[in-house]
Amino acid sequence: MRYSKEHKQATHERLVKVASEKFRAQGSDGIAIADLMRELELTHGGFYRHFASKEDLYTQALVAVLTEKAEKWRALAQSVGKSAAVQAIIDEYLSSRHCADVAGGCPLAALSAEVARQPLPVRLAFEHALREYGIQIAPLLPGATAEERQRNCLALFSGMAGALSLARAVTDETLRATILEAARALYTKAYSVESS
Amino acid sequence: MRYSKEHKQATHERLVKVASEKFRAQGSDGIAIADLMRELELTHGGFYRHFASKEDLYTQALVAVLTEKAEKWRALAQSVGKSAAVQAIIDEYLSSRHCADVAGGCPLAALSAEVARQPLPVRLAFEHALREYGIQIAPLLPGATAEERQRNCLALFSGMAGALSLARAVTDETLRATILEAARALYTKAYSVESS
DNA sequence: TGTACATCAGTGAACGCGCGTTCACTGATGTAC
DNA sequence: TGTACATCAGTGAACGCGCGTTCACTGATGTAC
Repeated sequence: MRYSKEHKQATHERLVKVASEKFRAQGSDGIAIADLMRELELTHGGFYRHFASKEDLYTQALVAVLTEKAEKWRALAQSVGKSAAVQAIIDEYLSSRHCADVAGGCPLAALSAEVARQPLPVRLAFEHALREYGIQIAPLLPGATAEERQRNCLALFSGMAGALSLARAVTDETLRATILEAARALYTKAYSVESS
Repeated sequence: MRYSKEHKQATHERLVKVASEKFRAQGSDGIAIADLMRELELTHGGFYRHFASKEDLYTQALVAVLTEKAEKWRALAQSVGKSAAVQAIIDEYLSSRHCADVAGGCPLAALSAEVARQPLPVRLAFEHALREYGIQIAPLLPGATAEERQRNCLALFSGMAGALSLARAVTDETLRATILEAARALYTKAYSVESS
């Protein structure tokens, strides 16, 4: 073989990583395969040595970034300690830095609405990754039972994602900041203050 | 003229209405102009007698539906009375009926994420309509000052929109219902119970 | 009132472009002998 | 160790399709005279 197995896997992973950024920034129709390949200094024909279709790439990118984000929140929680974890997550999620970083940000904020329009295999993969995400993160949240923590996780993250989406849609910096701040106040009161 | 002024205006309004449904259901790239015109039993060529471009239609559809939805919430609030308004809005917004009705539902849940990727004129029109929406709805919400009611409005609607988006993305009915219910509990506690 | 002309919503063929996907080919390296 | 062959990631031209937009045309009705 011209390239080692490691080489192929490395290319595959780079593709998934760059694609996950492009998809978050531009949506599933917003990026062309040829452009994506060019970004890695490859040509478009080789794409199909790695993925069965664009949909396949989209699925893998979506799952990969959800997994990565769950890890990130766990690491953050660990670094600040259990009692400060929720507040740290809220502050980071609803920060203007996260708001400005669509490509590197939460896929729920960028892609939930369009995932609902994707073919079933994509949605099933998303759903599975979302459950894993919840399993990782719910334990960091307040709640007397596992079910309650799961519900809190769903309400908190879906809500923060909605706030981030809306903040990104507007152009006025003041309004954007107001949206983020209002959401921070709401979720802090609901999940951080009460739990401490 | 072959058609009266009223005829043209009626066609225009039908186009905006149907387009607003298609855009919410499929996104801005999900519907072709020829298909849209066919739905009104017209041919695609006539489109440009009504709109400068597809982007123009998208903008008008987005603004129209935000205006319509603000009216709808005001009417609902009036019908149930001020003290029950917030709860009625939350229950209706996070109902499984609304969740299932993407085409007829809230544009914030369906389109916020993609509006962030639209050209500036679209975003500015959206932003203007969003402010009007807030002006209509904020007075129905709890809060000591107008600024506080505006912040509550932004946090509540962005959060509910996020919950609806996520609920629509998943395929499992139980998980979908859990997301909606968790969000209902959160926003009820935050905005309805406390204010009464 | 009647006639000639202007208007313009709507028609449908055509254009141009982007893009997902296919396919014959390349050539460096691994493997069999 | 050396040689012939197989493998397969990557190349780049080509295909086919969908779609936004343009444009010459139609024909019913409004308007000028």
